[in-house]
Amino acid sequence: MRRTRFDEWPCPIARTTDLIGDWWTPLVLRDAFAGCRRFEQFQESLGIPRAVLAARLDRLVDEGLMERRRYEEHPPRYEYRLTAKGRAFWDVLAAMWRWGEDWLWEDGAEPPLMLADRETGREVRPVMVDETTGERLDVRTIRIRSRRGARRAAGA
Amino acid sequence: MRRTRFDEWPCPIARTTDLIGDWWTPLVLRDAFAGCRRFEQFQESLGIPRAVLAARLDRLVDEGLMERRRYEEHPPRYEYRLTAKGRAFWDVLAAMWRWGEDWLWEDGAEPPLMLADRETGREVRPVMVDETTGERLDVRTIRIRSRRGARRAAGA
DNA sequence: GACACAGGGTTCACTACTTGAACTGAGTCC
DNA sequence: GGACTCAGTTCAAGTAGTGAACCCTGTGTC
Repeated sequence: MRRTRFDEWPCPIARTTDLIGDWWTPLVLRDAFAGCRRFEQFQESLGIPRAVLAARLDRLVDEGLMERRRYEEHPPRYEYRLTAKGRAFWDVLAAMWRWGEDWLWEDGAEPPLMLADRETGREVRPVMVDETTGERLDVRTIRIRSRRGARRAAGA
Repeated sequence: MRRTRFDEWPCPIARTTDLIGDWWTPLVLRDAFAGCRRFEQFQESLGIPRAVLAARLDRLVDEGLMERRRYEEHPPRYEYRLTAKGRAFWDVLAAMWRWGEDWLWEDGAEPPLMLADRETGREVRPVMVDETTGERLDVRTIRIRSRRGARRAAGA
């Protein structure tokens, strides 16, 4: 009776959910973006149980979002760094950031943290657009459909 | 020894994680976007245990992402619909979709599903940009910082 | 009125996952 | 030799997820 797995489902959202549905995982990734690399750094920053942190890092390495490398020979010390796949995940965290910021401080308060440009210091506010048109996504105009249907519709 | 809660943490990612870190929740929302409204529809579409579905819908209603309304008096029947807060969550799912599509079918295969414009049928490919500049987000140029620090830096 | 059926759940026994604290082990510093 | 650091592992207790069965209200049908 294992927890239902989504990682073989045909839907990209399902597969992604399988990964970040593990409790703590998005926060481990957030800390990695913020510069954490060593086991102890993640552990102290988050207050996460050590066994859970070890399991999460292992999975992120297995899935190819992070890599574990030795950065010191004597004594042997390891660090965890984001790979290209892991860095690409930033868009998901940015979307979570923006939605949380907009909707989870409802009594007129503002979150104490913000995203800012590293150089100019100006606030960054992420939004989702369509890559080809550059226009903001509008749920009402989008639907999920099968690619085969799409090919058929295009006459292929 | 309850699961650690993130819903009061100062970081928007942490608060959002608290919500979608519940197993199944992003898939319930996906189905809601795809048009599901009734308990039975969600249950059949996902194959989710009924008790878990009831708990997830309750929470989504509590948090204000969905509302439960009676759509028929005799017999009494209820449906769950997305609120504005819930619809705004689409950007997070779109980010998950895009990342999953790009990185979770690694052996050259394509996911069998796609996002498409409801009318033209053209594929939609979501990307994150900065609202003011319109440029794609680049992790390396962004950092997380405190708003108070920002005010101080701006001389306010 | 008796029976079957549908929607929308609840209850229950069984596991898998989280938690917090303690422990391990390699290697350095003094 | 003793204290200390990093990077984990082990373990008991408790919480959450799973699958199946059950419940209740109300319809429709004989």
